[in-house]
Amino acid sequence: MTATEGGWPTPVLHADLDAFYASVEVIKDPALAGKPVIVGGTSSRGVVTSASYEARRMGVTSAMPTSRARRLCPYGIYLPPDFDAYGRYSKQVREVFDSFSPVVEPLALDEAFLDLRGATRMWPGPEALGEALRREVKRATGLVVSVGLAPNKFLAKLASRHAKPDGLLAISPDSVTAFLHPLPVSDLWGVGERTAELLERLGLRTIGDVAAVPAATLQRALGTMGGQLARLAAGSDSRPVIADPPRKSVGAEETFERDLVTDAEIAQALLRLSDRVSSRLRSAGISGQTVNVKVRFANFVTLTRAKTLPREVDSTAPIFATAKALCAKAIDSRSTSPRVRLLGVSVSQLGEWPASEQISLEDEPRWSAAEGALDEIRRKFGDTAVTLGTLLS
DNA sequence: TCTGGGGTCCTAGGACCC
DNA sequence: TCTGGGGTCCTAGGACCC
Repeated sequence: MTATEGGWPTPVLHADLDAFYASVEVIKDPALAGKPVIVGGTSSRGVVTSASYEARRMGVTSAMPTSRARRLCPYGIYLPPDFDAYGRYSKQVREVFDSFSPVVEPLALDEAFLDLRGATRMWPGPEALGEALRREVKRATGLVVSVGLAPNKFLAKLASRHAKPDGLLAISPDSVTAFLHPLPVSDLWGVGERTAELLERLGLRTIGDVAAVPAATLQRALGTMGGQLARLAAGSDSRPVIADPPRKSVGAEETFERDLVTDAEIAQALLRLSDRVSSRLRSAGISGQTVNVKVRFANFVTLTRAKTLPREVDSTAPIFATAKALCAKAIDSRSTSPRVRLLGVSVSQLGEWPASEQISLEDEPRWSAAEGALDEIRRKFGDTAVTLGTLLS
């Protein structure tokens, strides 16, 4: 917080598209305008990903099970997500952001931070820039974006949330405390259900309550997180806006309509997930060295297993072979016969090159063994005679 | 009410090396 | 013969975010 621009020390802008997925669906089909549109999993185990404001008025919120949303809003329009379309709109919005600042850090398809140092020189102040950005996103895409402006990331994000829908809120440096201290602790970044309960037990309900406790006391009670919360509650957050931080993992997971019970079903699902992950790695031109598997059982107990390979991979066969062995290990650690609700495969320890450029001759026997296992699955796909046991042999 | 799918970050213990 | 401490990597689990 050194340079001063229009009275602001290095302003940060947080832009957040209103009801993004639902809004894209309305643009795709204008007949949906003004109706309760709900995007999310349409299966019996799905949850709501995005709800139009009309649907929110009926009590529908994101992350709510779709089954519950249907009871609250029986005449809603329920749509499965169309990520290709959301990706295209997100890219268009990103182009607008890029025209306002050279430093844009996306957080998701529908939100980003912009570092405005320097950028506000061409505007009377941050608010004028923010309003221009909102107009330009609307003009270029038809989408509504809310904007928060503040001296740091944490406050900018809080501001955009309070600006919704279709608004802009600036928190100037001298209004930080008055804005922040009456808010509940759950508005602090990193405070979810668990930590909120913990703070409640300490008698801390508002951010002002947290700010009144000495940082050392918080640190004793909550470790590293305590120090973090003390800083946020004081309105300070020194994390810089980072232009396009590198990805750390690529994964795919699936909750099944009915729990999987046979080895063959499990193997098929792992193959599908491994293939999804590898094709996304290859289309990004990257590879990874650690394969992770997640298994969630019918009772919601969730296990993870990981293995770091001798070198980076980006093809289905080695990912699948590793995932299969890890999954067997996870399932074997349970005494009861498995009813598998969810499987996930992900690759981490990413390198910025395709694996094909790193492979050496000595890998050949190992990978051809993995390819052999893959061929076997493919031949017997759908054949219940295939078991994890035979695949592992 | 019955719990998605994409991620990030933190902690803690054990292995291993010096 | 018995025992050290620091550093790094790996694994598992958990909280959190959108």
